[in-house]
Formats: sequence, C-alpha cells, structure tokens
Amino acid sequence: MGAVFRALADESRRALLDRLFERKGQTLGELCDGLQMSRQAVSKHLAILEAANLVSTRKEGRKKLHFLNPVPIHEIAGRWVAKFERAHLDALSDLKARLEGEE
Amino acid sequence: MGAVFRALADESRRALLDRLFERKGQTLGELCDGLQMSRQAVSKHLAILEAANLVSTRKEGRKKLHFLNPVPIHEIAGRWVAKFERAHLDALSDLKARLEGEE
DNA sequence: TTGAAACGCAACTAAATGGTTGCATATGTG
DNA sequence: CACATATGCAACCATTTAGTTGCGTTTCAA
Repeated sequence: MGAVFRALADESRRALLDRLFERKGQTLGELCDGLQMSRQAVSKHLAILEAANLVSTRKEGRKKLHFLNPVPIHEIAGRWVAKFERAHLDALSDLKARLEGEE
Repeated sequence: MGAVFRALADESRRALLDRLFERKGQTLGELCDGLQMSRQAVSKHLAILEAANLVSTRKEGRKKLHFLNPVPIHEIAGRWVAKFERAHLDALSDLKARLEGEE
C-alpha cells in the first residue's frame, strides 16, 4: 500500500496517470511525446507505477501497452473518508462541477 | 494539489491521519504518544499535513487541536476514477468487506 | 542480414526528505 | 513569581529520490 502513495507523490507520474486516464493502452514512446524528460526517466516512472499496481501492462511484439488501474486509488478514499461523509462530499463535488459549467 | 500527494507519501503522516480519523481534536502531545519519533518530528509532519489542508487546527490556550479534513482525499478519487466506475468499485469494496466480516 | 525501432539495465549526480538536537516562546498553576 | 506544560524555530546529518548518460537486448522490416 505504501508503494501506491509513494508512486502518487511525484508530479510526473501523476501526469502519466492523467494521460492514461484519457487514452488507455499507450506505449512508452507515446507516453514520452511532448514531455521534457528522457525516455529512460519515463520508463522508470512507469515501472514505479506498475509496481504500485496503478498501471498494468500487456506486451504486444516489441511494444508494451500501458493501462490505468483505478482500484488502488479508489481504496485510498475508503481509508479516511467516513461512509456517511461520502454521499455528502459527492453532492458537493457535483454542485461545484455544475457551478463551474463542467460536464 | 501536489502538497496533498506529497503529504500522503509518508507512512508516519498516514499513521497520524489514521489517529485523527479515529479521534478528532487531539493535541500534538497526544499524537506523539506511543510513537518512536521525537515531538519535533511529529510537529513537522503535522505542519506538512496542515499545509496540504489534510489537517485543520484550532488553538485553545497553549494547546493546538488537530482535525482531519476529508475533502482533499475525496477529490483524489475523482481525478482518476471515472464516474461510471465509482459505483462498481464501491460495490466491490462492500462485497469484500462483508466477506471479510467487517462492519 | 543489416539497420532501425522499442525497450531494459546499471552507474552516477544533484536535490529533496525525514529525523535529530538545541534553544526559544507562550500559557497555565502553585 | 517560579516552574512545569505545550508548542515553535533553526541548524545539521543520513538517506532517498528523480533525472541523466551510456550500453545492451529484442523485435520488425527492407
């Protein structure tokens, strides 16, 4: 479990998760595009995310496809947000989103 | 937002959140009890949690009371867990908890 | 089979982090 | 007031971490 939090601690890794949330099944090379870091740096970050089970992978030929796994993130909320608070906070988020014209 | 993830990255700080989740309004001294760290170390951790808005405080005389704020934690889930997945994962968590005899 | 594309492994460096010790400040209490 | 209680601030040290560079391996394609 500690690996999950450590993995989420880095901005670059959170950006990678954002990318995978938007489009699943990307390769290392695709995930590098537009980033400042070297390919090796991105590869290390993905390895950390994979070790934390936040990203799962599948090999296809010489390509390695990456997928976001939402389960560990979902479990974080369950740890410190009381069940009765959950619905309340959801309602607040929805209201906020609607006021901001999102969705 | 980065402060929240950085704050959650440390095991000691997560333990402090656990304590505050169990009993709200504890002082620095109370939060130190039973831990190996020095008081100053705990104080630093609480400052980081407070800066991340994960803990809010209130001064009462020479005492400083600490409270867990669930909002930032709740927002994390919203970032990478799609809305339609939410209900599904909640159901899985509930099932798992019931099978383990919790609650 | 030669070369390019996609990725993995290892050593190194600079910066951030967690923890300690020592001292200072404010607030109650006899 | 004198003293203990509760907390804050600052310097310092050991470890971890993010990033780089360099080289090796596997897969595909002409």
